[in-house]
Amino acid sequence: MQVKKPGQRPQVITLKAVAQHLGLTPGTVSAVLNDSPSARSIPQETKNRIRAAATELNYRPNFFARTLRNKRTYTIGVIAEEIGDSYSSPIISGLEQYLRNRDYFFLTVVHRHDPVLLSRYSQLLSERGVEGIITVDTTVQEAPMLPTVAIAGHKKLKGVTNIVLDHERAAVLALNHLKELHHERIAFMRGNPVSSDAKDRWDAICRVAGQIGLTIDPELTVQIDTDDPTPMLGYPFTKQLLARHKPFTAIFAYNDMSAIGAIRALQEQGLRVPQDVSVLGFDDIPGAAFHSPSLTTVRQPLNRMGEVAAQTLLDRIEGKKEYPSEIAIEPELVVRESTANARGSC
Amino acid sequence: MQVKKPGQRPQVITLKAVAQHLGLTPGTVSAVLNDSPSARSIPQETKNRIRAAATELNYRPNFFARTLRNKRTYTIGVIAEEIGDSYSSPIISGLEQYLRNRDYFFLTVVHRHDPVLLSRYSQLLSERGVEGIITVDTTVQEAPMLPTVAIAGHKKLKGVTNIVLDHERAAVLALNHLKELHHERIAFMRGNPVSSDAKDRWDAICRVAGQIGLTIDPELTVQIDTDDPTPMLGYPFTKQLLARHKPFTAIFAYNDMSAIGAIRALQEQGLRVPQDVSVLGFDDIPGAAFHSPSLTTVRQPLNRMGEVAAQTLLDRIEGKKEYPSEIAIEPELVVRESTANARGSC
DNA sequence: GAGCTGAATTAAATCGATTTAAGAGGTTAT
DNA sequence: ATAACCTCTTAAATCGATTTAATTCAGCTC
Repeated sequence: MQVKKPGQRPQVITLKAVAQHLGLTPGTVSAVLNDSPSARSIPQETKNRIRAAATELNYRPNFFARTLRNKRTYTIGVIAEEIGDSYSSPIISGLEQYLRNRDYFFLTVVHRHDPVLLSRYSQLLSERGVEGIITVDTTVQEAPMLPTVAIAGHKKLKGVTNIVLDHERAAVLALNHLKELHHERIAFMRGNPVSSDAKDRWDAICRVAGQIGLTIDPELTVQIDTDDPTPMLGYPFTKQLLARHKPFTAIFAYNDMSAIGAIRALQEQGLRVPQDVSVLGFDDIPGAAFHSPSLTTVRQPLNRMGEVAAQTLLDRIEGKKEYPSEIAIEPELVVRESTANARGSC
Repeated sequence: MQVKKPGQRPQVITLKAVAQHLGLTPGTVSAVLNDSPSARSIPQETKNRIRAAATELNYRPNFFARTLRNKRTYTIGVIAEEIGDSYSSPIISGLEQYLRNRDYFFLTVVHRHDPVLLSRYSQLLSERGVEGIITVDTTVQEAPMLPTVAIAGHKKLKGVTNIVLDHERAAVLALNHLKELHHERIAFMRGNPVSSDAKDRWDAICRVAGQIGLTIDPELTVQIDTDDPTPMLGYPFTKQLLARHKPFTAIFAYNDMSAIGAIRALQEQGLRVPQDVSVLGFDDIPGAAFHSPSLTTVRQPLNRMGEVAAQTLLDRIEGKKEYPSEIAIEPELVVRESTANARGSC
């Protein structure tokens, strides 16, 4: 039901109106305002008149009419797992920043791990004319029709550029740090498989552990299988771990949220962090530096990952033929208070 | 520059194509598919044929052609101060949830307190055909052309519905809690004026303090004048406060982020929270429960505020004539570990 | 002065869907 | 038998901009 408040959008100035005002044709005005090749032979004098009139009347071309002809929408679609958590939101903020600078808009949809929504959404977005898609922490299953950039995407697909953290490097940074602190019995938290980084991060950890001579004890490994944006992500699994009564001196959590949950679980058990157990996080979320103890963590430059994704996608949309199937982003180890020298067992 | 990858969007099926396939006219097919009144006299048999063909050919009406006629975009604009922080992102998540259920999309722009962008953005969004606008933590200055809902908006304007927390109630909850714990020398952090809640929250605190017999000491009041999404929002101002050497037993921070920063500053000074100083936050961000000490805070149901905003706006867009100029949301006091009985001075 | 060239502009087709006025063909009432 | 009325369908206008083909009018040449 069309609701038209009277006087809401005052008389809209169309191209025709501008042309009439000038005693010219819409075609002429259009040509001039778009600097199209057919405006070649129009004298400067007329061009000036047209431009002046457009400004004076505050002419704004109708976006939909224009799109109908041109097939350009300057809009991209963002498909995220969630938008309100500390992982996705800085990424989206980064995206936004870059897109707006290049005068693109974006439509956001959130699937919250519902596989049905996921496929329907890319359909819907494409009906809305998005020229490309950026996914965030979302597993793309089949080669998409539109140019796509997948943040934390790990499946190699035609037409998709994956923006991934260099997990190998992250593992090296993290494990070497723990090794230098003489930790040998290290507990690990594996991410929920719905988190698209979970597998790669774990594989990298296993590989690097082997290389630097650390053994991973399955009994000191817990698998996260909930999907919570709060530290509850780590709390119960650390309890689980403690219940096994297998001593360890450090935990490498799946991310900062789960690290914070882990610390709480440890403290409730009377264990001090880092004196008794060191805790290592991942991500470096805004709160990490101010938690007490502040978190030692592997920083993912989330904001920047968003920017890089946006840039890669726009370059492709605007004509770049060749595109990388993967762009690796360098992590960084941020040493704070939650890790310390291994003291003894616990 | 239009880039058309061959075979990217395969042959698009237009209304004309469907009509041709059936040996009918676009007009007929359109009427049937839209159940328009002019399809009254079309026999059921034909209607079935048309619907079947549309499904079979997977016909998808062109959104832009349709919008050009109908003037409906089923899109709204979201103007936020930021999108990556713990205040805005749950709100936007709530918005998204509601909008998607009613089949609306949204375009997001972030102004990061740049007043020039702010006015340009509402212009741009309206050119993109948004049917209404939701602002988040953004001060709207003049009555907008489009139906608008302002989350944490405080200026009464024609055409705008403000979604506000009941700050009076929040102040009652918070101050009574502190009073019951026998706190008398309470320090306060005033929010940065760019935060649209800052003034109202402060005014409510002053009013309520008077009512329940608490005095607010200007020397125990600090004004936040930075705009940081991290706990750095509170840290330096607490240092400032401590430098005044004026004793106090509790701090009511501007929000959880600043509360966390405050705790850190206190701890560095050798003060224990809550034994020496109680700290009261605001918002109840995801990390609040897991900070150590966990934060006592006034919860704002951010997610829900997003939902309410979306609902209010869509109802208006879809024809509701009368709309409230303000909707108050009830806060809730969440008591955790960061507040305790007042011990003595510090 | 017929023909040509080029500058300046216009008319008309197009994008894809919606909507209104207008037929065509058949049946019923007067 | 002619108007009056249905029923079913179509043609054409419209939304607002872009683009291609066509047109007008100078000025110039031979």
